[in-house]
Order: sequence, then C-alpha cells, then structure tokens
Amino acid sequence: LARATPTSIKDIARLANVSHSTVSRALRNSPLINRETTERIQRIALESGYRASAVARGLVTKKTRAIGVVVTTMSDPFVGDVVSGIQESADLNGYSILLAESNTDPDRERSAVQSFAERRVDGIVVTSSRVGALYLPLLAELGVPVMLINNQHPGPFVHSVMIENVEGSRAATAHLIELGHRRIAYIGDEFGRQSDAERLEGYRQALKAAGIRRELVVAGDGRPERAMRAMTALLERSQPPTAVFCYNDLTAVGALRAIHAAGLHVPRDVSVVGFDDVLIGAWTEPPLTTVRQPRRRMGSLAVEGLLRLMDGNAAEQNVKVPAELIVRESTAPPRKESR
Amino acid sequence: LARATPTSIKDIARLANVSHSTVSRALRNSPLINRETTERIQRIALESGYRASAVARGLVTKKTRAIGVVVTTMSDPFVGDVVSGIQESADLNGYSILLAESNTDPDRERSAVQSFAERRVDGIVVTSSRVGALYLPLLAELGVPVMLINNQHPGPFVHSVMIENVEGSRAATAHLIELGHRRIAYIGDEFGRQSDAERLEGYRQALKAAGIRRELVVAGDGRPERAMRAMTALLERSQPPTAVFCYNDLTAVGALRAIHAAGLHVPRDVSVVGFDDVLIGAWTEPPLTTVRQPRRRMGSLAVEGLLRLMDGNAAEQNVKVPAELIVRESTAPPRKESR
DNA sequence: TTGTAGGCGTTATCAT
DNA sequence: ATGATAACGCCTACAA
Repeated sequence: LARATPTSIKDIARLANVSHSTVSRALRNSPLINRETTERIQRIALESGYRASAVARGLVTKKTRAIGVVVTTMSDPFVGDVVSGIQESADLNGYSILLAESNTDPDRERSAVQSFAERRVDGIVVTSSRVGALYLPLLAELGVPVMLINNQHPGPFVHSVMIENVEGSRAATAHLIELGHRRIAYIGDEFGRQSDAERLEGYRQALKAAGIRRELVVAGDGRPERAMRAMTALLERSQPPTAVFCYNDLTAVGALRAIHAAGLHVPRDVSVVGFDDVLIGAWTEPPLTTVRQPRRRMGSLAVEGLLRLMDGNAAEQNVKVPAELIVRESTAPPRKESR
Repeated sequence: LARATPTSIKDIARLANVSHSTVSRALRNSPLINRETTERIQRIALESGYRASAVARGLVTKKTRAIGVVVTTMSDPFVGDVVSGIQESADLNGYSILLAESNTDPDRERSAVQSFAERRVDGIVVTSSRVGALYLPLLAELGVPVMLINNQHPGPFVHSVMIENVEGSRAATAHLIELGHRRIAYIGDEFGRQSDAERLEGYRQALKAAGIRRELVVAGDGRPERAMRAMTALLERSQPPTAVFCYNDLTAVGALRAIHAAGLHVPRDVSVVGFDDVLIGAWTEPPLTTVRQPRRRMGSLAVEGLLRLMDGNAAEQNVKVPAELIVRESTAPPRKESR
C-alpha cells in the first residue's frame, strides 16, 4: 500500500529519456518545450501517479500558496461560517488553508502564529482576536500580510474586515422605537469587548436620537445561560422593559427562555432582537428579529484583501461591512397598558 | 516591514562563527554540542528572530507534521465540533491541520485529497464522505494513513470512527415505547445515506422488540424546512403519530415548529426525539430529548488513530463510539385518549 | 565537539 | 528545444 517514495521529476526524466529540467518545464506547459515531448512527458507522469511536491516547490519559489487562519474555536457557528467563506475564496484562488484554534488564549494565539510563520504561509487571517497591541509587533515582524476579522483592537498596523456594529445596533434599536417601545433594555457581552462597546454605542445613539433618556444595560457573556439570568432579573424590576436588544442571537435565545419561563409572551409582552443571524434564530419560537452579519462574505473579503496584499498591491485598511436588520416575529408594538 | 528573506541557519552560523551544521544541532539541543556553544547559538537565533523553515525541514525529513482534513462544510455545527476535536489533538501532538471543504461534491473531495497529497501531509481525515468505493483506490495510492469519520461507505481499505447509530436510535425509540407510545414515526434523511439507514434500522429493531408492527417512515433532508413539511403531513393523517424520532436535531427543530403550528403541544400531544445533541437542542421550546454524539471526542479519536498509523503501528480498523440518550423535556407519555 | 559534503524535489539560470 | 548546474534551507552521514 504505502509507497516508500513518491515518484519525482527525476524518475520521470529517466523514463522519458530527458533531463529533469525538461520534465519540470513540460509539466508546467512551458512553451519552450516541443509539443510532442510535452505530451509524452505528461502521459508518463500521469501513468506513474506523479504528484508535484508543494514543499520542494515552496522551498525554491518562497511561496507556499497557503493561508494561516486563527480562530477562537470552531465550535462557534459564527466562526464556522466565516471559515467557510475564507476556505471558498482561498480554494478559488489556489490557496490552501491552515487552521488553528486559540480558544481566546493569547498565548495559544501567539504560538499559532509562530507555527504559521515556520510553515511560511503567504498570509494570515485572525478572527475575533482578543490580543492587544503587544501582539502587533510579532505580526509585523513576520513580514506576511495579516487580515483581522471583527478584531478587538483596530490598529494602524494591520488590515481588517469589521461589521458595522454601531449602525447595525442603531437600526435594531430604532426598529423597536418605531414600534412604539420606550423602555428598551440591552443585554451585552462581557465588559470591555470592542464589539460589545460598539453595539452598546449604537443602542445609545438610537435612544438619544429619539429623546429617550432611560438606558437599561446589563451584562451577559454571549451565551444563553447567563442571558437567561439577566433577562429574569430585568423582568423582576418594578418597571420591566417592553423590549430587549441582545448582544447576539445566543443571548436572545436565553432571553426568550426567561420570558417564556415568566409566563410572558413574545412579542406580545416583550419584544426581542438579536444580532448575528445564526441559523437557530430563524427557528426559535417565535422566529427572531435580528441583525445579520454576512459571515461568509466577511471571510471572503478577508482573503481578497490578503490576495491583494500578497501581490504587493494596496488594500483598504479597514473594510466595514454593512449589517442588515432582519425583521421576523419576535418584535411587535408594546401592549397599550405598558407604554 | 516585510523582510525580504527570513534569517536562515547559515546567517546564524556566520554570526556565531560556527558551521551551519553546528547551528542545526544546537537549535535542536543535540547532546553532541557543547553546552555553552548551544546557549550562545540559541541566544543569537532568538535575537535575530530566527524561525526554522518547516518547508525545508519537510523536504529532507519527508514528514510535514501536517494533517489534511476534508469536511463537507464548516457551516455545519456538527462539523465544527468534530474539527475542533481534531485540531485539539493535532495541536497537542505538534501537528498542524490543513482544511478543505467538499460541499459533498465528490469531485471537490477528490481534488482536496489531491491537494493534500501534493502538500505531502502525513495523514488525512475525512468526515461524512459520500464518496464511494471508486474513491478508495486514490486514497490507498497516496500511501498516507486515512481515517474516516461517520463515513457512508465503511470499507476494508480504510480506518474509521463511527457513531453507534443503530444502538443510539434503538435507545431513542425504546425510550418512547417505554413511555407508552405505540404510534411512533421516523423522519429520516435523504434516501440511501448510510447513517440514515442505520438509524432507521435501530428504530425498526426497537419497534420489533416491542411487538409493534406499525412503522411510519418519511424522508427529510436533515434540515428544518423539509422536516416541517414532513411533520405537517404526518399530523394530517387519520391516525397521527403520538411520537416522532428524527434523523437529527435540525430535523427535530422543524418537526417542533410544525407541531406548534398545528396548535398542538410538545410533549403533551406529540413527543419528539432528535439525534446529535447540538447546542440548539438544549434551547428549543421545550428542550429536546436527543441522542448525543461525542463529536469532539470523535475528532480526537480520529487523530489518535492517525498518529498510531503514522508511527507504523496498528490501529483499530473501525472504532465505534457509543451514543448517549439525553432525556430532556420533549418526551412524555402519550395522552390517554390517543393510545 | 565541530566541520565538510551531499542530498531532499523543485525552479531558475546559463549554456548548448 | 533541451541539458547541465546551482540554489532554496534544512538534516545527516562521515571526517577530523
């Protein structure tokens, strides 16, 4: 079964009675080589199951046609879609992708990047990095283009693709205001994260624009359990909100559960809005109004930027991707008596 | 920013006034080299930001310490977890992973494997391949170990990790029978898929063991939309089922929606069981009784098997992973009048 | 303990 | 149109 050694260009040269350089040229359809010779060599290569070694080629060309991708964890459906977009664009352009998980541990993120450096990837994309300024010098030192997706630390040294958090959450909150809500809560992520800060900002801007001074902000962690507790606490207030805007869809899922557990109805008693538009959101009860992030597209954009940079061209430093409000059935006007 | 050429072993040799072989040895802590020389060299390497080229090393050692992973699509949360397990075990053992999506297209799957072959990966894992016997010769020809996860075509030539589909679905169905259900439906996947056939088999075995002759089998496609239609049709029968066992959790999500849409209650009117135990299942209304697949573990097992094979050792040909019934709130005894 | 020389499988530069 | 030769960055006999 296992062949000891793959056939090389030299093996084929021997079989074809030519030099290995002729084989090299023929296999890449060099116009220098005689038509017939080329065909003969390619036939022999095919028959002998020849497969060019990307590693040998990489050594001489100094290009691996590989892109390193660092993610937090593949278990996150958000990440899965982004990677899918990355993979698709990479594949289309003849690049392979190397994958590493950081689990939001800065050390692991750094070691992943180190490993990519040793493998001489042509470019790197990092999603949702929590790593700070400390880390940028390392990236710079590598001398390969880097694209960050939804990174926590927009900085001058790297390129990035970011969702329009502020605009998206402003639209979501404005939607609730237009429906007539005045007591609108925001269940956020853990304190200090960039995307949370931006979504909070959008929420505030919308309230302010409508002349609503009452803010109702509580912390979550982006997952249902904690959000459920947060929502429960919100409902126990003397004046509970009539609507909640959530940091993300998983947070909204937890909120939905808490509302149902309190014997209330969505959207009759409380309206709920999420963020991300992950698959599950379309199948909650009721289907969730949310803000869509074009995740695959964001992955593709990152690769396209990388390709440009790898070719030595300029690329937009910070690509902002518009977020789209998706109105489903979890939002409605507030009940008369609770206005 | 971008350094033209990374520092090489020779650059360091020059700086340290030794030969490049001494540097090579020192960097890998060879006991041959003088303690002080080693330290001096390592210091210089560190200062000059040296990073060994995995591609050059791979060329001579004929080992890349890379594992190729072929998946259907990263957008599938099931796949994400498996890849996460793969990644973790690979990382623990100093291997990197190369990722490729097939989108269940046999041609793309083949070209992914070809690409891996050119990159000289040390091993390959393929999840949920639909590719048939036709494809095995290619894998064999590569001469690298291959592990299949939940593959459609268990064959003698490759190694695999598989969930115990039959046992799992038998347990799920038996659970419904124990609750008192007699009219139990199965909403499957598209016809002909291995895992669907096995889950159907488990369903049948459980019915048979309980002396129930009435089977109620309809096709789905593993996603909510189609399952919703299938469930709706089921409910329109003169004698609708009092319980449904679904091919997977997403199918169950669709079934839940159809049942609610018909004005019925889960589990009072109809009990529902899923398969997979994806995150969403714990947050449906009500939380879903399901059969758990230890996805991360399955990924790890695949890598562990690969490591054994790559070391030239034997590995179990077909690892069967037990499926675990998780009873939540979507199952209950049938209503008296509908028995 | 260290150095010299050769080779891994390609591509690239000269010749011819 | 083809061949000889060198080089990429590393590892590894073999020598010293």
